[in-house]
Amino acid sequence: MQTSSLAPEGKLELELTARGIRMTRQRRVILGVIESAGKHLDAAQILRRASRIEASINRVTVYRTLNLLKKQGLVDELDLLHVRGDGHYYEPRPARHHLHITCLRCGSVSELESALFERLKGQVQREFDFDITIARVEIGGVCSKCRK
Amino acid sequence: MQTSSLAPEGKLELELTARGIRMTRQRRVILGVIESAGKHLDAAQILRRASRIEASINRVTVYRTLNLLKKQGLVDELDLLHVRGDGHYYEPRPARHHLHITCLRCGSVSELESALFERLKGQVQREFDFDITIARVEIGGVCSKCRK
DNA sequence: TTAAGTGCAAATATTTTGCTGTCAC
DNA sequence: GTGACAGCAAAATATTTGCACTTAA
Repeated sequence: MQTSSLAPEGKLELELTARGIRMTRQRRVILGVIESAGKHLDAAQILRRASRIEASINRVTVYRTLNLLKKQGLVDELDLLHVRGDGHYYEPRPARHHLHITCLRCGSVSELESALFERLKGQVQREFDFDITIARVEIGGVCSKCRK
Repeated sequence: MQTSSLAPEGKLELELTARGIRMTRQRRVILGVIESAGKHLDAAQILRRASRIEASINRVTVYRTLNLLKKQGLVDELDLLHVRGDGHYYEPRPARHHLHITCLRCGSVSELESALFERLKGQVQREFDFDITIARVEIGGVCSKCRK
C-alpha cells in the first residue's frame, strides 16, 4: 500500500481528532511541519515552514496551536540552553524522556535515551514522593568536531 | 571575629575582583541579592530587592550584571519549566550540578544532588566525546503536598 | 586620567489578548 | 446552526542597544 501524498494523517492529528478536538486546515499544516521536521524548530521557524504550504497562516495561530499541543501533552517545549535567542523549541513528545545535548559552539543537538536517566527519575519519585510529568535534561558544552 | 554588617564581601564579589573586574556600588548590591536569596530569583525580583537597598538601580544594570556573571560562569540560568512566565531564574553556580524539581501546581522547587546524575554525565562525555560545561535538569510534576 | 560602568529612552524579541468574522462538525 | 477557530491589530512581557554622563582604579 502507498501513502497518500496529500495530507497523510500524522500521529498528532490522529491524537487530537481522537480526543474530539476540531481539525482545521491551518492546524493540519502546523502539525505536519512539527512532525516532519528533522530537528527542533522554534515558533518562527514553524511559521515560516507552514507559510510556504499555506500562505495565509498567522503567527498567532502557530502559538495557539503550540499551546494546545502543550496542554494536551503532545509536544514538549525545550530551551536548548538558548543557543539562539530566548525562544523555545518544540518536539513531538517521545515515548521515553531523553537528554538533549547541545554544542554551544556549532549549535548541533544530539539526543540520548538512557537507562541511568530512568533510574534517576525513579530516585526523584521515591525521595520526594513526587509525581513526574515532565523531565527536561539539557546539557551544553563543546562537541568533538568543534574541539578539533 | 565578627563579620562586618556593611557590605560583607561574598563569593561572587571576591571572584569578580580576583578576575580584575571592576566593582561598583550597584554590582555589589546585585551580587548580594543573588547570594543571599533563599530561592531562585528572576531579573524582576532581583531588581525589586536591589532597589530596596539602592533605590537608583536600573533594570538594565541588573541584566548587564547577570550577563557578566553568566559569561564568567558564576551563575546558572534556569527556566524552572516556566512555572511563572517566560523569564529566567538565577542561582550562583554550585560546586556540583544538581536537579531542579518544580511542582507545577504550587511552584515549589526542590533540589537534588545525585550520584546517578554524575554517572549520566559521564555516559554523555564518553558516548559523544562531548566536553560538558553546563548541565540543566528540570523535572516537573506534582509534589506530595499538592496531591493530598 | 580613562576605560569601564550606569541610567535613560528607545528598540527588539517573544508571546498573548481582544475582537470580529469564518468554518468544522 | 453554533461553538470553536482564524486573522488582524494591539498589548504584554522579557531583554538588549545607543548614547551621554559618571566613577572605579
